[in-house]
Amino acid sequence: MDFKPSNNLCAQIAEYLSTQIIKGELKSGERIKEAKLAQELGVSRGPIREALHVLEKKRLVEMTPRRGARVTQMSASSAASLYDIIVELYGLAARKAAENRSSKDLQGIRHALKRIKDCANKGDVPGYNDAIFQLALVGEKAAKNPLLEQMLSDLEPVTRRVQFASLRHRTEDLKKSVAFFERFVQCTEAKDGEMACQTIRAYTENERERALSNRRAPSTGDKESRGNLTTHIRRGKVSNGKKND
Amino acid sequence: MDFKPSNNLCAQIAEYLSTQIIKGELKSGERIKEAKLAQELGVSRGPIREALHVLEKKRLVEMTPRRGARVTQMSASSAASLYDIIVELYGLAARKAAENRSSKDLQGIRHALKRIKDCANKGDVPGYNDAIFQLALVGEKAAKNPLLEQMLSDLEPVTRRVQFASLRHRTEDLKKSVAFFERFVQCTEAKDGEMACQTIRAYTENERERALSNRRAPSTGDKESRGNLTTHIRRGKVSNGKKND
DNA sequence: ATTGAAAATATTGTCAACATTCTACAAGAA
DNA sequence: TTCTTGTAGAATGTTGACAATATTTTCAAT
Repeated sequence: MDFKPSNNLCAQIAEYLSTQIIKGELKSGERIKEAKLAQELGVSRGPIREALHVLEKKRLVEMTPRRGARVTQMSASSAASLYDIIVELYGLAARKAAENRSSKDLQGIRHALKRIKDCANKGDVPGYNDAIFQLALVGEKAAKNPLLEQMLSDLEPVTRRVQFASLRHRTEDLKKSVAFFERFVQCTEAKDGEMACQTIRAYTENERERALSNRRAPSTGDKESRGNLTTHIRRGKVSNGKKND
Repeated sequence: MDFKPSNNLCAQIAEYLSTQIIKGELKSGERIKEAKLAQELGVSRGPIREALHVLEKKRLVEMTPRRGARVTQMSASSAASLYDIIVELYGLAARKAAENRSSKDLQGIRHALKRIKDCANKGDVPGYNDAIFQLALVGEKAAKNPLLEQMLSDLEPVTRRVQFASLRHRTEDLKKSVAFFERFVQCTEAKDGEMACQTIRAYTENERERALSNRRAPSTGDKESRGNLTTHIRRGKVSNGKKND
């Protein structure tokens, strides 16, 4: 069961829907009906509602007042919009991280780099992606800017979604990316904020090109016929009472 | 009561609490109890809950799972964090606005500039501040980056809050700020994105210095009477000195 | 057949009550 | 005294029912 009803129902539902959207099992523009979801997951509509608000914060769904929630549209142009922003934000984070890192932060950063290298050598693409976000995480912490850390972590699901949509020829350029990260860590060791910023900006712009050039199916499901995919549910459904009592 | 329960209760409550927090009537770190608020406003806890989620998205409150909601801490360092970010983001928006503006956008931008000038001449400080956010709004629209537009508008309440906390000697430097905006509009007319970006970055860094040098009272979570709708004792029962930290 | 209004249905908004978990305070032992 | 521990109160998590509103369907009139 990919859905354990133990604690914090709302967060669990949000997490569950988040992965559904990132993996494309819930398509762009698809409507999310509270009652239906509630029944499928075996919970009430209250937690569903709050989960939808959480997903709205992370920009995976859009809610309009009396019309319910829809999965956010994910087109090439919205991917471009995203990269315009994270080029700036990751650049800022890199500069601040290099300038403000502690020695303990540096440890974590080096460890994350090692993990990235290992995955790159093994050709483990999913692990490689996770490792990148791990490096981002410790880097954001090192930057000592809580708001920036929050904003970037809120942006992570959307970024993952875009990456997932352009996840084809990945193995070929892993090595190139690793070079960027090695250079970033060198800058961080030397506390050279400006160079760290330029390095990460260059890396992100590189990613941007890759993401915009090869994309998966457009998945711009705007006017779906209502029959074929609204009723097609292969989610793990929780059915009847697994309540703790 | 200044609170009309007609439509979209959740949004109204969020708006109401938002202004309370921005104006400092709800203090940093102060706890927000759902039941109490619900009773004071004469609504149920459901809409309160959703409103709190909305405010969490705008980073005016922080919610921890079983511990409820608190007004976000607003210190000098968090103001610095905010400005680090909006220097980058407004800079990006300015560049994109200058590059991508339509002629209709330019009209709106000129109009907003005129309004700023008028308020500056009249010494109308609140109007001046609103006019600045109006210019920001049309600028963001002109930038043709919906995600950036959303992120900046989500950040607006926090920015207003920081500005309100450092709102003393305002009249003296209105003219200086106007010069920045005039130059920005010139860049936008000429579609010079790079110069527009530099101009707005310089302006925002200027604002940053001003905000960080003169700040109001720290207003760090003390228990006082907060405005007009506290002190409704329920059921005539009084008197146990409760100490909510 | 097309258009428009009105009924019927479906979906979100709101509420009050119950369940669960945290906090504070007091009583007892080392 | 000081630390632990148990109990009472308070606050949040969750639920199902009801109300308000949007959407679809029905059906008569042109």
